[in-house]
Amino acid sequence: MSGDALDAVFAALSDPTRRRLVSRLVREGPHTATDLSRDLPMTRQAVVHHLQALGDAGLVDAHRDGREVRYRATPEPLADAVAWMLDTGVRWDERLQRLRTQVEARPRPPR
Amino acid sequence: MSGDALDAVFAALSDPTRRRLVSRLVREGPHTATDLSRDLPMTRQAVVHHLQALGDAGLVDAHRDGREVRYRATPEPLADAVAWMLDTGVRWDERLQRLRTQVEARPRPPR
DNA sequence: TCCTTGTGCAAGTAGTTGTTTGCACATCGT
DNA sequence: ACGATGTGCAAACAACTACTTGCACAAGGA
Repeated sequence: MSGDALDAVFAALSDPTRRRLVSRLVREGPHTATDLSRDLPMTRQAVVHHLQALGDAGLVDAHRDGREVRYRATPEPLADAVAWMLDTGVRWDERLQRLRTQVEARPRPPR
Repeated sequence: MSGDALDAVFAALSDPTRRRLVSRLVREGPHTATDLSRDLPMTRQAVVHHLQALGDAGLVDAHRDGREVRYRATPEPLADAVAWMLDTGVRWDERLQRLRTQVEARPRPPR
């Protein structure tokens, strides 16, 4: 996944409304924007914008059905974001481990 | 971790410069802002702003040493972000699994 | 004691984000 | 055919973000 795509995923998830939308779509399956906006303190248009941000990140897709548009969670891109974090975490652990080894290999200071 | 903290972590990681800063600090250990700005196409002040964003997310901390301020990676908050993603992913998998079960339980259509 | 270097603060600017309102259009059920 | 409902587009706005420049201050080394 390109850096830009990773940008979009992290940016999309940095907003609590958007995380909530993803959670709900994951738990309950597809919904329309109008439906999703019913229990959120904002207009349908605001929700649509959030869904578009999620769509740009590949976390959601839209499917037209008659006059309705159903949004569905597509959480695959989460895997790339998790991979970046785990990789970073692992490198950090390795570095800690190296430091620990150096400390242990150092001769005791005279006392 | 509160939602706000999760906001800050995801927002901090949504910028490629900041991911790069974290990576470098994780790989090489502490550096000053001036040092970090040397191989980035922006001023020291811009780097300081990025480091502050990372600091707000708890991904970096600062320690004064004489006239220098060394920034160090503290990747613990990554764990919470990963947890949110894995939890969401798992729920999605469960939902998929439920659907699959339903599909498998359905009698074959006549052909 | 200078000169260099690392830092901190403040103001300013350009661009982006989150949200609303208003209106036009499409579709469904009666 | 008509009213209710779901959608799309565009303008407007405040708030925020990413940067820059300029300057003052602190600390280390010759």
